[in-house]
Amino acid sequence: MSTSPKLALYAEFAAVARALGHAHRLDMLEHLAQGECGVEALAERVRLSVANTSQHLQQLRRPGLVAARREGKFVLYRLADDKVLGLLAALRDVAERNVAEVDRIVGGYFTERDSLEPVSRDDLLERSRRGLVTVLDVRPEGEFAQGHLPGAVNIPLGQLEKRLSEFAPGREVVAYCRGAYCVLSFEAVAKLRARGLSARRLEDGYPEWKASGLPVEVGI
Amino acid sequence: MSTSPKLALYAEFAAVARALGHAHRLDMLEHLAQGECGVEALAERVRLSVANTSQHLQQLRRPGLVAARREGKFVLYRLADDKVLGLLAALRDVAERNVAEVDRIVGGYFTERDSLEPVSRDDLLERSRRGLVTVLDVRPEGEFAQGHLPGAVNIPLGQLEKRLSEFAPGREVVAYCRGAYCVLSFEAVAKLRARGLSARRLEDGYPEWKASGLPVEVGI
DNA sequence: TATACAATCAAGTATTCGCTTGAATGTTAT
DNA sequence: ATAACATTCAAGCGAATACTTGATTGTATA
Repeated sequence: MSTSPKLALYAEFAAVARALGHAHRLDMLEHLAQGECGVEALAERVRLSVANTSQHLQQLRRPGLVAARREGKFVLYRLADDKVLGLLAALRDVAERNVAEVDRIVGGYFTERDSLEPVSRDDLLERSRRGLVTVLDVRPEGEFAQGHLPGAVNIPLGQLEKRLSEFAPGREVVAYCRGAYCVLSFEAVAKLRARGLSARRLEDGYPEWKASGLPVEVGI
Repeated sequence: MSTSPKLALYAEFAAVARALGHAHRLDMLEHLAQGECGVEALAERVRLSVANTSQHLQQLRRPGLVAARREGKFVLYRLADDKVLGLLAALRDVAERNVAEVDRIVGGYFTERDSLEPVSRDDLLERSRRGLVTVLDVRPEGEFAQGHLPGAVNIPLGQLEKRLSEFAPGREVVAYCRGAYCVLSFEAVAKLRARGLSARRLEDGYPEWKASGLPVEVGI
């Protein structure tokens, strides 16, 4: 081996890191964390061309971040491992604390952070079991069907306005979506609050809930 | 904002990941995890030119992985945060499990993994407190002085051969160095075993020991 | 003030990356 | 078989990266 063994190993580690080094690929991982998904469907969700999506997927696949299986004429991709979620969480953790730019962006766009203080997973589980809150899943129907929080109601963000009557006036709503930086639940909470409802976000999304070993429901 | 807010955030996260996307930078982080260090000293340790090292350091600094302070005419760099160690651990975790190439390299070079089964931190702490093992730090003197395990003996790898007489024959030795993939402790254990001594490695290195809140000693 | 030294900057080159376009594989349905 | 469709491959172009070399900035000492 021409180069030192440690550097050869580190080159492999670096290849994993480089695969995470692009906003579109992080976006794709967020979507894949909801459940497996074909190339074309994923391309539509992340708004990239199919060929481009396919190439990004292969960059994620080579270092083992995602895995694929063939189902008929579709190739379904998924996260390779729950450890990948851990890696993404660690990345977010460092980036959140250290990157001044992130604060600026978060402060500017995801407004009213104080009044939107998120609900923790344990907190939600507790209050949901006692029937005190409505758990609202604002992801698209397909992602909901692949897995969701127990007892959650699925109202994709686009339908929320029309279906506001389904919410009991006094009852608190906790909304969640794909993850901590998925905009869906932010917007859902904003809409609900604008109508006078008491609404908050879950601290992060479905993938983290599932990865932490809490119960989930599939289907419906 | 022309691009979506989520993608803008993810672009920041990706910048952190990209900074980890080079073997030399991972190597530099491993060295900085031992304690703060000037540019020229670091350049010598990682065997890069000073200018190149400086440029890599700035790529680590921009996304907040390392921080710097001026001390006289030296600029001392350090890890920005203990969270950075967590991120590196998560990266290693994913790469170890998923990258076939790593297994091949590890299997080929870091031989006899079974017989070199590493010692856990808690295990070592327990047995070290009861005086049952010799704790051996094989890092260079300077790194040892910046912090080491309590009661550890510092014998840099290069001096190990000459100082074998210092080890009591029947007593087990636990060697550690910079981290899980630092070659120093592997080679130390191999040398000790070749002389008939009972020796094993600590599961990872000094930075992880310190980060997990266990006691450390400084100086000497 | 002048000199030495640590660190950074700037320019140049070879390589790699991100994306598009159009062709090639491979699988299912007719 | 042939057609339709999902996915991947291949070529090409502009942008970014890694490294070297030589000049520049900034701090401490003579």
